[in-house]
Amino acid sequence: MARPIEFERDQVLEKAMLAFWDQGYCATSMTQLVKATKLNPGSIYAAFKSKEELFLATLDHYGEASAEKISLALKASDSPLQGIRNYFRQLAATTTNPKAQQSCLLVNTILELAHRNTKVRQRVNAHFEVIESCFRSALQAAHDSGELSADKDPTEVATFLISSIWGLRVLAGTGPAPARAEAVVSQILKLLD
Amino acid sequence: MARPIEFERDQVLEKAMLAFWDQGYCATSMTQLVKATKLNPGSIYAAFKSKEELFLATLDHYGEASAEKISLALKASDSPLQGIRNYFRQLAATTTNPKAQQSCLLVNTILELAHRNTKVRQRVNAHFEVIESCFRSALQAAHDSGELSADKDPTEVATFLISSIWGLRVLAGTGPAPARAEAVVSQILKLLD
DNA sequence: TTAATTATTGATTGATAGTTCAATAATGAT
DNA sequence: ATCATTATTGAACTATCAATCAATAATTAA
Repeated sequence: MARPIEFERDQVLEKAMLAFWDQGYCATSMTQLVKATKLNPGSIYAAFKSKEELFLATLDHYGEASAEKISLALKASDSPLQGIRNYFRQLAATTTNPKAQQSCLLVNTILELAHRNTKVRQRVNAHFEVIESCFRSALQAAHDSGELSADKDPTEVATFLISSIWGLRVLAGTGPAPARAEAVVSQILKLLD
Repeated sequence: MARPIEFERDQVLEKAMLAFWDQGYCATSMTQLVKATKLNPGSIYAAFKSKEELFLATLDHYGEASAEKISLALKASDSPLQGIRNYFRQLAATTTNPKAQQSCLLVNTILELAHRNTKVRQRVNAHFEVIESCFRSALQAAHDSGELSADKDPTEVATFLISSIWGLRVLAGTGPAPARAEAVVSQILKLLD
């Protein structure tokens, strides 16, 4: 009974997300978003209401994909702890690869906007909580099976691990030599023994 | 032989720094900088050439003050390792204090601009290197005296520590409960034993 | 006192920001 | 085939951006 929407929401969100990821919220103009998404201003505003709402939608798009990747990566190994070790070793490689898209949109966003924008902070925190819970579950399983020593608290270690990931994301921003990321990860992993 | 400058450079840099720290480079307008510094646009441009050059100057202002604070804090304790422990315990408190200015201008800047701006990245990295070297020196001293066990590499641990600080800065941005910062710091400090 | 030099002032500039809107196009229901 | 409804188009709007500049003020040298 009305004209149907022509674009695919997920494809548009992916394009907008890449622009925000590359440049940050503030530095990404509507003109650039129009180019990136190949929508006209009017269509963007009809679909997403404002630049901020579009940004929030891209945060969800990114956060959901992120959590899924991590969840899969953690389950891909023989044991929970091995899954975590492999994830961090892979992260060390990504951190020092100049070709890889750097840092993490959620981390960038926390530091750019969370201080002034409650809605953004809550949204990002929700995604962080999902990711942290992936690690917490893996650590709890390792704890139950005896793979993780009984004197380590899965909740505390999970918080430490996500904070360590954030540190590595900042390290990525500095453009580090591979040895630096490897040094950091090898220290982090010592705490799992 | 010419009219003297009326403002004090350090005071202006401090005001501009607070504005950039609070809002980020991109979100801080010249209008806001004019208000904050109480200079007129013409005076700012005469003294600093551009918004970007002013920003670079504030990075130096911040970085030098930061390094000095850390250097003093590390030397304020009975032993190098105790200095580091005290620094991190204090950082955990700051991290969860909503009144304290959050995160760190250098970390914010790496994630906002380093990817696109080589000059900014190099400047921030130079300040990070000074800070990291403070920790490296303390760790080396602890290593030499036997306070830090011989099998730990001061250089690697120093890199881990600054990366951990960055992680805590991001944690600060999430507005965490005190227990979360304490959990992270207690894990970090285990690696010094 | 005058001349030379540099700092300050604040209105103004052209460019670009985010957003809106009237005109047009495409669909399903009747 | 017509109508009601919604999507698309892209020019246009206001506000604000970073930056400039001619006029004025304050200093020292001569």
